[in-house]
Amino acid sequence: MIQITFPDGSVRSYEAGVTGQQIAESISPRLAAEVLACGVNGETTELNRPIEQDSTVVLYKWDAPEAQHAFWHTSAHLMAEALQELYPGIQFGIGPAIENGFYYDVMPPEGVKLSDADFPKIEQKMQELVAKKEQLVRRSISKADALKFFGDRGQTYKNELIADLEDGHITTYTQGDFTDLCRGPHLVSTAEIKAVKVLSVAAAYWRGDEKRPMMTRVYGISFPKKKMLDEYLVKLEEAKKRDHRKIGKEMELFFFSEKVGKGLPMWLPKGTALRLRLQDFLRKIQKQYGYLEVITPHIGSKALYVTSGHWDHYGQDSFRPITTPEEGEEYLLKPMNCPHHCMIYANSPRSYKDLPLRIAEFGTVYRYEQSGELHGLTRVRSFTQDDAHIFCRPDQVKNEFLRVMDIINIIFRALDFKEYEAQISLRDPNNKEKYIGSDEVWEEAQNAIIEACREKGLTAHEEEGEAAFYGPKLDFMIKDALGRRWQLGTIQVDYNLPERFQLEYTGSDNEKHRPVMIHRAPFGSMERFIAVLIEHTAGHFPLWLTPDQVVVLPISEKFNDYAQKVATYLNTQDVRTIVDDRNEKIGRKIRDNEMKHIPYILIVGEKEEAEGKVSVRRQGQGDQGSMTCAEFAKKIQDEVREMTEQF
RNA sequence: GCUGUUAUAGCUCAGUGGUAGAGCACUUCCUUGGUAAGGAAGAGGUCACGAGUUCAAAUCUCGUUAACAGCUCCA
Repeated sequence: MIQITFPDGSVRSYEAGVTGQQIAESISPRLAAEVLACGVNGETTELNRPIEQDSTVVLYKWDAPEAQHAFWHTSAHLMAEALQELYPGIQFGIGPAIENGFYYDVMPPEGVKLSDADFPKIEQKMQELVAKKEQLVRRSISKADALKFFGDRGQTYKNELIADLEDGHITTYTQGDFTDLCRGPHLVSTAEIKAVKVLSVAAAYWRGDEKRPMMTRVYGISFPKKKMLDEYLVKLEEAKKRDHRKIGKEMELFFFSEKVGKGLPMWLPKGTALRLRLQDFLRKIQKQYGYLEVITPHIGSKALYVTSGHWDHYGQDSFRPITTPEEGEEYLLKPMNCPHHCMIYANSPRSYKDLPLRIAEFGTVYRYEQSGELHGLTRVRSFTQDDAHIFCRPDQVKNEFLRVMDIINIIFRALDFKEYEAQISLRDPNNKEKYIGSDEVWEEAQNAIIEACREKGLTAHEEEGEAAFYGPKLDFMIKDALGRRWQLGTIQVDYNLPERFQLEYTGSDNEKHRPVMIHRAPFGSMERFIAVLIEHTAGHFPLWLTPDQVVVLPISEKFNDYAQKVATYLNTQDVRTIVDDRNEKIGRKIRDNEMKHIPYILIVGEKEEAEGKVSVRRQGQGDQGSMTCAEFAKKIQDEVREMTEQF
């Protein structure tokens, strides 16, 4: 007998060799039906793997990420099996589960090209295979046998993978006629996969290397229930409607012009108003937090960037220098604000008493992003960072870090960003020579970040090797409507630039010391931040951010006086009103593009005037019923307060 | 940058070699004052750009540009 410990701490005895499935059956028939995978001593495995020793066991149902991972991984194998039957001779690369679904990289046989038109065929074949209820059989296999097995089947990519694996740790999974090199874990049987959809094909370099062959990546998603697939597809459609590129066009916030140049956004009046309000919001906070705002030129001499080191690193792959009538004179569009800010620091002698010195600027920068990388407002070639550089003593790093985290927290709270991820990027401990600075300062800086996160109760995952060469950093990521991750806020500790620019301050010991520099941008860039903000709010911004917040709409000019009274009343609450005095087309007016993204429309007429109320329509949420002006004012005040309470 | 897809009216899109189209939006008029109403008339296009094939090209071919998806990048 062995002892099995469950997550709640309870312990049960089972025969040695019991499987996860049997354990589930012993608990309840329903659990047995729903369980998809199990975790044994922290490792996810198949439900039919015998457990021989005392263990802690977790049973995973669909809602567990572990179960979804196994489910989609098995679905990837299923799709591969289908592709193998449909296209004999097809070669397989890798086929993992991803955040939403799975993909398989394949090399179709000569002359075959996969396209949307093939998806139904593939889906149908997968369903046929599911109907066979094939079991996935796990086998350990020696390296030599594996090479022979896959070699015989012409799977050269698989063999390349095997070549990198350690003998004795190679396993395969087989269902039906399909065998794949795989570590698992998997479902016990493909029969669980009740609904599949092949979503798209795209090209991907073999092993992510642009010098290697281009493979066809087939994306798909699957679910244990048909209904779940339908819901997912609806959700995907909804997400597309929130795309900031679509809403930005509809609301006339910004646009791109082929003639101006790609990746160069043009901000229209409404978008500019929105952006300025965000900037003012941050300005107020920064004032409280002791930042000093500066303005620096959009270009700087090449020598500046030679000193900063950016010329060596990126000069050749970026916008080329601007020349002048003067022989040999060269300027660069600024790709970042740091060097300019370093020069501001160096402009006068600094004492330890002056530190920390916090230099802030809404600085527009220009970066030559690869053309294929440009994406709406989230990746552009000209953007404005809400940048600041804090020059401080080494012992002030942690405290300054905490203060920046406060600012980011205020912003995220005010804008209702709840689902962000934080990542601490550390240096690769096995590759220290890639980084600038001594072991001590790195240790100190990394620990300062980790401690600061702990102190703030921020759960951040640590990534080794992700640090910038000049220092560790903390990044905040938010997902867009389609689940793509974008880095917004960032805080970076830098030992490199103060060194290169020979920055110093006089310490209490009357000696010269080198300050530490902290780069930080809570929004990241105005462009990217607004893009994500649009997708999170679907264009229904918090009232304090939008210039056109409330429209009072009398249904005829008979009610103009009353509408004006309402407008005047609400004006005292600092909301702008528009009174429509045209005796026509009320319905049209409301669905007018101009009104489409105005959060509140107040309709007033006979009934409302008699009762002293307004009929409130919340854009995107429909009729809110009628209420008095005071009630409405309170409603929007509450909304505004909720957004800004932290500030 | 790579692979693929796409480019037709302000927007969304149809149009497989023979006179440039629809819905919405726009203008004028009629009808209707109540939460995306109906009718009539009208205006609006170098079919992204440049070459080629053809009696004839929005349509076929090539090139360029831009956008989209993914990859690779991201100071």
